[in-house]
Amino acid sequence: MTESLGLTHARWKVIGAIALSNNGLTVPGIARVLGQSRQAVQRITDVMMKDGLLEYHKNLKHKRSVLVMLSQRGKEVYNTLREVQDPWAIDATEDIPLEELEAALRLVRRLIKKFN
Amino acid sequence: MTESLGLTHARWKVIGAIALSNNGLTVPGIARVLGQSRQAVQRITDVMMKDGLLEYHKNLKHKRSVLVMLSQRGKEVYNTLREVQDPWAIDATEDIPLEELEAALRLVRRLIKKFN
DNA sequence: AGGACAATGACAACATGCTGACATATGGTT
DNA sequence: AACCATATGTCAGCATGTTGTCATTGTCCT
Repeated sequence: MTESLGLTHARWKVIGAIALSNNGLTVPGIARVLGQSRQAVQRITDVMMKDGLLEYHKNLKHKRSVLVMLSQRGKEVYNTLREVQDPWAIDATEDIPLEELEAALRLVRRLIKKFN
Repeated sequence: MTESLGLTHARWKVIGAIALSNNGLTVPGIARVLGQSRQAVQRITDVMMKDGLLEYHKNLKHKRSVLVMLSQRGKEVYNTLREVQDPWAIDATEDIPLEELEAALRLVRRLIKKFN
Protein backbone atom coordinates (compact mmCIF):
# COMPACT_ATOMS: atom_id res chain seq x y z
CA MET A 1 0.00 0.00 0.00
CA THR A 2 2.82 2.38 0.85
CA GLU A 3 5.03 1.45 -2.08
CA SER A 4 3.39 3.74 -4.58
CA LEU A 5 4.33 6.69 -2.38
CA GLY A 6 7.89 5.55 -1.76
CA LEU A 7 7.10 4.83 1.87
CA THR A 8 8.05 1.85 3.95
CA HIS A 9 5.84 0.70 6.79
CA ALA A 10 8.25 2.13 9.37
CA ARG A 11 8.04 5.58 7.80
CA TRP A 12 4.29 5.37 7.60
CA LYS A 13 4.16 4.66 11.32
CA VAL A 14 6.23 7.78 12.01
CA ILE A 15 4.07 9.95 9.78
CA GLY A 16 0.96 8.61 11.45
CA ALA A 17 2.26 9.32 14.94
CA ILE A 18 3.17 12.89 14.04
CA ALA A 19 -0.08 13.49 12.20
CA LEU A 20 -2.06 12.56 15.29
CA SER A 21 -0.15 15.04 17.43
CA ASN A 22 -1.03 18.71 17.44
CA ASN A 23 2.22 20.60 17.70
CA GLY A 24 4.83 18.09 16.65
CA LEU A 25 6.64 15.51 18.70
CA THR A 26 10.21 15.06 19.81
CA VAL A 27 12.03 11.99 18.59
CA PRO A 28 11.78 10.23 21.95
CA GLY A 29 8.13 11.25 22.01
CA ILE A 30 7.49 9.48 18.72
CA ALA A 31 9.33 6.45 20.08
CA ARG A 32 7.08 6.36 23.12
CA VAL A 33 3.95 6.57 20.98
CA LEU A 34 5.17 3.77 18.75
CA GLY A 35 6.57 1.68 21.59
CA GLN A 36 10.02 1.63 20.04
CA SER A 37 13.53 2.72 20.96
CA ARG A 38 14.35 6.37 20.39
CA GLN A 39 17.47 5.37 18.47
CA ALA A 40 15.49 3.51 15.84
CA VAL A 41 13.13 6.45 15.40
CA GLN A 42 16.00 8.93 15.25
CA ARG A 43 17.56 7.15 12.32
CA ILE A 44 14.32 7.09 10.36
CA THR A 45 13.38 10.70 11.05
CA ASP A 46 16.84 11.86 9.98
CA VAL A 47 16.39 10.18 6.61
CA MET A 48 12.80 11.37 6.25
CA MET A 49 13.92 14.91 7.00
CA LYS A 50 16.50 14.72 4.25
CA ASP A 51 13.82 13.32 1.97
CA GLY A 52 11.65 16.33 2.63
CA LEU A 53 8.86 14.53 4.46
CA LEU A 54 9.60 16.01 7.87
CA GLU A 55 10.82 19.29 9.30
CA TYR A 56 12.76 19.90 12.48
CA HIS A 57 11.59 22.90 14.48
CA LYS A 58 13.16 24.62 17.46
CA ASN A 59 11.83 23.29 20.74
CA LEU A 60 11.34 25.92 23.42
CA LYS A 61 11.29 23.22 26.06
CA HIS A 62 14.64 21.71 25.26
CA LYS A 63 17.87 23.15 23.84
CA ARG A 64 18.80 20.13 21.71
CA SER A 65 15.64 18.02 21.36
CA VAL A 66 13.87 19.36 18.28
CA LEU A 67 10.19 19.09 17.47
CA VAL A 68 9.49 16.89 14.46
CA MET A 69 6.63 18.04 12.24
CA LEU A 70 5.25 17.07 8.85
CA SER A 71 6.43 19.16 5.94
CA GLN A 72 3.96 20.22 3.28
CA ARG A 73 4.90 17.14 1.28
CA GLY A 74 4.62 14.99 4.39
CA LYS A 75 1.06 16.17 4.89
CA GLU A 76 0.22 15.44 1.28
CA VAL A 77 1.63 11.94 1.56
CA TYR A 78 -0.33 11.38 4.75
CA ASN A 79 -3.59 12.41 3.15
CA THR A 80 -2.93 10.42 -0.01
CA LEU A 81 -2.18 7.26 1.90
CA ARG A 82 -5.26 7.72 4.05
CA GLU A 83 -7.29 7.74 0.88
CA VAL A 84 -5.90 4.31 0.06
CA GLN A 85 -5.89 2.83 3.53
CA ASP A 86 -9.35 3.78 4.69
CA PRO A 87 -11.23 2.06 1.84
CA TRP A 88 -8.93 -0.92 2.28
CA ALA A 89 -9.82 -1.22 5.96
CA ILE A 90 -13.50 -0.88 5.20
CA ASP A 91 -13.32 -3.53 2.53
CA ALA A 92 -11.48 -5.87 4.87
CA THR A 93 -14.09 -5.69 7.60
CA GLU A 94 -17.41 -4.60 6.13
CA ASP A 95 -18.83 -8.12 6.09
CA ILE A 96 -17.94 -8.76 9.73
CA PRO A 97 -20.43 -7.85 12.46
CA LEU A 98 -19.38 -4.75 14.36
CA GLU A 99 -19.83 -6.54 17.66
CA GLU A 100 -17.25 -9.15 16.67
CA LEU A 101 -14.68 -6.51 15.81
CA GLU A 102 -15.31 -4.65 19.03
CA ALA A 103 -15.09 -7.81 21.10
CA ALA A 104 -11.75 -8.70 19.57
CA LEU A 105 -10.49 -5.17 20.15
CA ARG A 106 -11.55 -5.35 23.81
CA LEU A 107 -9.72 -8.63 24.20
CA VAL A 108 -6.52 -7.27 22.69
CA ARG A 109 -6.66 -4.19 24.89
CA ARG A 110 -7.23 -6.36 27.91
CA LEU A 111 -4.15 -8.43 27.15
CA ILE A 112 -2.08 -5.33 26.51
CA LYS A 113 -3.17 -3.91 29.84
CA LYS A 114 -2.34 -7.15 31.58
CA PHE A 115 1.24 -7.02 30.36
CA ASN A 116 1.85 -3.38 31.21
CA MET B 1 11.27 -15.63 28.21
CA THR B 2 13.85 -16.95 25.80
CA GLU B 3 16.78 -15.01 27.22
CA SER B 4 17.58 -17.46 29.97
CA LEU B 5 18.19 -20.11 27.30
CA GLY B 6 20.25 -17.88 25.04
CA LEU B 7 17.52 -17.86 22.44
CA THR B 8 16.13 -14.96 20.49
CA HIS B 9 12.53 -14.94 19.34
CA ALA B 10 13.57 -15.70 15.75
CA ARG B 11 15.43 -18.81 16.82
CA TRP B 12 12.53 -19.90 18.99
CA LYS B 13 10.25 -19.69 15.97
CA VAL B 14 12.58 -21.95 14.00
CA ILE B 15 12.82 -24.49 16.80
CA GLY B 16 9.05 -24.49 17.14
CA ALA B 17 8.50 -25.06 13.44
CA ILE B 18 10.91 -27.99 13.38
CA ALA B 19 9.53 -29.48 16.58
CA LEU B 20 6.05 -29.61 15.09
CA SER B 21 7.27 -31.49 12.05
CA ASN B 22 7.87 -35.20 12.15
CA ASN B 23 10.92 -35.88 10.06
CA GLY B 24 12.63 -32.55 9.80
CA LEU B 25 12.08 -29.73 7.37
CA THR B 26 14.11 -28.19 4.61
CA VAL B 27 15.11 -24.58 4.99
CA PRO B 28 12.55 -23.37 2.43
CA GLY B 29 10.02 -25.59 4.22
CA ILE B 30 10.63 -23.80 7.49
CA ALA B 31 10.31 -20.51 5.67
CA ARG B 32 6.94 -21.51 4.29
CA VAL B 33 5.69 -22.56 7.71
CA LEU B 34 6.84 -19.28 9.24
CA GLY B 35 5.75 -17.17 6.31
CA GLN B 36 9.22 -15.76 5.82
CA SER B 37 11.84 -15.68 3.10
CA ARG B 38 14.04 -18.74 2.82
CA GLN B 39 17.13 -16.51 2.88
CA ALA B 40 16.31 -15.18 6.34
CA VAL B 41 15.72 -18.69 7.65
CA GLN B 42 18.89 -20.00 6.05
CA ARG B 43 21.03 -17.49 7.88
CA ILE B 44 19.49 -18.35 11.24
CA THR B 45 19.65 -22.12 10.80
CA ASP B 46 23.31 -21.89 9.79
CA VAL B 47 24.13 -20.14 13.05
CA MET B 48 21.94 -22.45 15.10
CA MET B 49 23.64 -25.45 13.54
CA LYS B 50 27.04 -24.09 14.53
CA ASP B 51 25.64 -23.46 18.01
CA GLY B 52 24.64 -27.10 18.27
CA LEU B 53 20.89 -26.57 18.36
CA LEU B 54 20.20 -28.05 14.94
CA GLU B 55 21.54 -30.85 12.78
CA TYR B 56 21.60 -31.08 9.01
CA HIS B 57 20.68 -34.50 7.63
CA LYS B 58 20.92 -35.87 4.13
CA ASN B 59 17.71 -35.43 2.17
CA LEU B 60 16.81 -38.33 -0.10
CA LYS B 61 14.44 -36.10 -2.01
CA HIS B 62 16.94 -33.44 -2.94
CA LYS B 63 20.65 -33.55 -3.62
CA ARG B 64 21.50 -30.23 -2.01
CA SER B 65 18.54 -29.28 0.18
CA VAL B 66 19.27 -30.81 3.58
CA LEU B 67 16.71 -31.74 6.22
CA VAL B 68 16.98 -29.61 9.34
CA MET B 69 16.30 -31.43 12.62
CA LEU B 70 16.66 -30.64 16.29
CA SER B 71 19.83 -31.89 17.93
CA GLN B 72 19.64 -33.44 21.37
CA ARG B 73 20.37 -30.05 22.87
CA GLY B 74 17.79 -28.46 20.60
CA LYS B 75 15.14 -30.83 21.90
CA GLU B 76 16.11 -30.07 25.49
CA VAL B 77 15.87 -26.35 24.85
CA TYR B 78 12.48 -26.83 23.22
CA ASN B 79 11.12 -28.74 26.17
CA THR B 80 12.59 -26.33 28.70
CA LEU B 81 11.08 -23.33 27.00
CA ARG B 82 7.73 -25.03 26.72
CA GLU B 83 7.79 -25.42 30.47
CA VAL B 84 8.12 -21.66 30.77
CA GLN B 85 5.82 -20.62 27.97
CA ASP B 86 2.84 -22.84 28.66
CA PRO B 87 2.24 -21.59 32.21
CA TRP B 88 2.77 -18.06 30.95
CA ALA B 89 0.08 -18.46 28.31
CA ILE B 90 -2.29 -20.01 30.82
CA ASP B 91 -1.69 -17.20 33.28
CA ALA B 92 -2.28 -14.62 30.58
CA THR B 93 -5.66 -15.98 29.60
CA GLU B 94 -7.10 -18.00 32.45
CA ASP B 95 -9.42 -15.21 33.56
CA ILE B 96 -10.82 -14.69 30.08
CA PRO B 97 -13.85 -16.72 28.97
CA LEU B 98 -12.92 -19.43 26.49
CA GLU B 99 -15.60 -18.26 24.11
CA GLU B 100 -14.01 -14.82 23.88
CA LEU B 101 -10.64 -16.29 23.01
CA GLU B 102 -12.14 -18.57 20.41
CA ALA B 103 -14.17 -15.78 18.87
CA ALA B 104 -11.07 -13.61 18.52
CA LEU B 105 -9.17 -16.51 17.00
CA ARG B 106 -11.94 -17.10 14.48
CA LEU B 107 -11.89 -13.44 13.52
CA VAL B 108 -8.13 -13.42 13.00
CA ARG B 109 -8.31 -16.56 10.89
CA ARG B 110 -11.09 -15.06 8.87
CA LEU B 111 -9.03 -11.98 8.11
CA ILE B 112 -5.98 -14.06 7.25
CA LYS B 113 -8.07 -16.11 4.85
CA LYS B 114 -9.49 -12.98 3.28
CA PHE B 115 -6.01 -11.74 2.43
CA ASN B 116 -4.74 -14.99 1.06
C1' DA C 1 22.48 27.47 44.50
C1' DG C 2 23.91 22.70 44.25
C1' DG C 3 23.61 17.99 43.45
C1' DA C 4 21.24 13.70 42.12
C1' DC C 5 18.43 11.53 38.76
C1' DA C 6 16.12 11.32 34.40
C1' DA C 7 15.90 12.51 29.49
C1' DT C 8 18.16 13.24 25.21
C1' DG C 9 21.61 12.99 21.29
C1' DA C 10 24.99 10.40 19.10
C1' DC C 11 27.57 6.42 17.92
C1' DA C 12 28.43 1.40 17.68
C1' DA C 13 27.58 -3.56 17.51
C1' DC C 14 24.43 -6.85 16.57
C1' DA C 15 20.02 -9.58 15.08
C1' DT C 16 16.31 -9.96 11.71
C1' DG C 17 13.88 -9.23 7.94
C1' DC C 18 13.30 -8.18 2.73
C1' DT C 19 14.38 -8.21 -2.29
C1' DG C 20 17.31 -9.11 -6.26
C1' DA C 21 20.37 -11.88 -8.88
C1' DC C 22 22.59 -15.92 -10.52
C1' DA C 23 23.81 -20.89 -10.60
C1' DT C 24 22.20 -25.55 -9.87
C1' DA C 25 18.59 -29.27 -9.03
C1' DT C 26 13.86 -31.25 -9.64
C1' DG C 27 9.87 -32.45 -11.99
C1' DG C 28 6.47 -32.37 -15.43
C1' DT C 29 5.42 -31.93 -20.55
C1' DT C 30 6.06 -32.76 -25.09
C1' DA D 1 15.26 -37.80 -24.08
C1' DA D 2 15.00 -32.73 -24.30
C1' DC D 3 13.03 -28.62 -22.52
C1' DC D 4 10.94 -25.44 -19.49
C1' DA D 5 9.05 -23.86 -15.23
C1' DT D 6 9.81 -24.17 -10.48
C1' DA D 7 12.57 -24.90 -6.30
C1' DT D 8 16.78 -24.32 -3.90
C1' DG D 9 21.50 -22.58 -2.40
C1' DT D 10 24.21 -18.62 -2.06
C1' DC D 11 25.77 -13.99 -1.99
C1' DA D 12 24.83 -9.01 -1.71
C1' DG D 13 22.62 -4.71 -0.45
C1' DC D 14 19.44 -2.49 2.24
C1' DA D 15 15.75 -1.27 6.01
C1' DT D 16 14.52 -1.83 10.81
C1' DG D 17 14.79 -3.02 15.18
C1' DT D 18 17.42 -3.85 19.79
C1' DT D 19 20.83 -2.96 23.48
C1' DG D 20 24.83 -0.61 25.42
C1' DT D 21 27.66 3.48 26.25
C1' DC D 22 28.88 8.14 27.12
C1' DA D 23 28.35 13.12 27.04
C1' DT D 24 25.04 16.80 27.52
C1' DT D 25 20.67 18.88 29.01
C1' DG D 26 16.56 19.28 32.08
C1' DT D 27 14.16 18.66 36.42
C1' DC D 28 13.46 18.29 40.94
C1' DC D 29 14.60 18.14 45.75
C1' DT D 30 17.13 19.84 49.57
